[in-house]
Amino acid sequence: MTQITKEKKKSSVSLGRPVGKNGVQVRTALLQAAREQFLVREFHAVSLRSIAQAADVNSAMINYYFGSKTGLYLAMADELLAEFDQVLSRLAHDEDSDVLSITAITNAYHHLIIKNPWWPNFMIREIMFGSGETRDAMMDRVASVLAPRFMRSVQDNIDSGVLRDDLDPKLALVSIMGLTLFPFIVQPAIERVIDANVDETKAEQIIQHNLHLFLHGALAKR
Amino acid sequence: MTQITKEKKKSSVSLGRPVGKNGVQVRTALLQAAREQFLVREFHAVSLRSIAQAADVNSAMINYYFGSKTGLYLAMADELLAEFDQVLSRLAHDEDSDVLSITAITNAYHHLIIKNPWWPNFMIREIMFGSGETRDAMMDRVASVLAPRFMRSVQDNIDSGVLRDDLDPKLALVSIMGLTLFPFIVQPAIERVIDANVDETKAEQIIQHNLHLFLHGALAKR
DNA sequence: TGTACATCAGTGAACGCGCGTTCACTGATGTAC
DNA sequence: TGTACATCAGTGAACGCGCGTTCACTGATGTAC
Repeated sequence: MTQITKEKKKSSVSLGRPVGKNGVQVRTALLQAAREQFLVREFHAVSLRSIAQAADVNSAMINYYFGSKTGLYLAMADELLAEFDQVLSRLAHDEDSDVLSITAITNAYHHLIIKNPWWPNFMIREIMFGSGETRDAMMDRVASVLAPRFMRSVQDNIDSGVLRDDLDPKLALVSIMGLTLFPFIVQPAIERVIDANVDETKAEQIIQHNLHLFLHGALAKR
Repeated sequence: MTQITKEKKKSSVSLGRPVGKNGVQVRTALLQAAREQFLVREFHAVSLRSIAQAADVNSAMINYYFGSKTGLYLAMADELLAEFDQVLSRLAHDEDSDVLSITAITNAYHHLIIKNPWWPNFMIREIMFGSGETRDAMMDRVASVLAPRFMRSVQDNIDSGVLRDDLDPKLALVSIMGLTLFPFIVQPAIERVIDANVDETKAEQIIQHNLHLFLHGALAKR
């Protein structure tokens, strides 16, 4: 009996409650690895084994901490949404008034995306292929936080005579989102077409172009 | 011996070379089913069995006719690209000159998308998550056909003084693509935010809004 | 302080399912005489 | 025209792999005395 136990001890060195490992660290490592892989590849193309390997963690830990693959994905999505929400509300508080200039809000939104390039990808993917919880969560945040704030600004600017009074705030929202998000969504394609890297300088250039285009249009002055 | 053969005949009624089935029909049905499923769900989320079932065809037929799942996907992609190419070149021939008005080309491009709503979805998905062949094929078509044609038009319109001379044709391309494609990419989200269906009337409205915004901007006239 | 023991965080191997793919086989069709 | 046979389009069942998930088990840690 004693001998058998000893034998087992010898043959499996790392069994049992491990030393030094910390549950919080493991969770964090898994979320980080999940983010890196889920943002680049589609849900089904990412395997738990590859996430666990990247996080240097036993793959059973994913179900242990998050219940399931979906659980891990949702946890990662929640974290992303919370981060973005925080940055957004900080953005709102930075301005002193409820009525933001359309330039300020667009500029700020642009820079927000440059600093969080995962956001457009994640949003688009969720809307296009997502199902259930996260998809609804994404659309809710956009519909309840981002969209109203922007549309209110457009309306205010129309009321004060800065913007055309025939401008539809809803359509303007769609336009500004398209102008803003699209370049980041199709970045690889853009780099191919314009034959240049989209670095921060280029991104800044795109911002200024978009803003100017949105305000003044493309026609020559007469 | 004879009896065994007879028994086999009885037990498996539909074995052997089937009557009436036509290879071309089977190929077509599979491509159609593949298109319906691949355009809505991600590659790994679509199973050959479900495609075969939708096409009412033996699932072994996919490997028989297309070699592999990837083969079917590529065949479907080729078909889509060919269709789009054809419509594009017809579009070009409809205009009498090489120099198109920016309004005409944008309008035409918009309507092209309304009639082929799969195009933005497919393109975005390929660029974001595609790998290898189709991704390159997509970007090639855009980079070699669509992009130069549009940029030439912008340049011509700048040269003739219609558009601002500080307009960068490359950035203008990115803008018009963003304005044009984005609403169709995020259609479900838009319907949620603006609280309305995006039917043909609404799409037409978006077109006119985009075109006007692109040309004149959002600022009020002074 | 030292000892005995219950707890439970974490492990590693295995399970079963669904997937893409393969293949031995069937028999209607086309061909030769 | 009728018969014998080779061809090959198409079948259905099975294969093996990788996936998400489960679970019996381990032993470091915390607790009680």
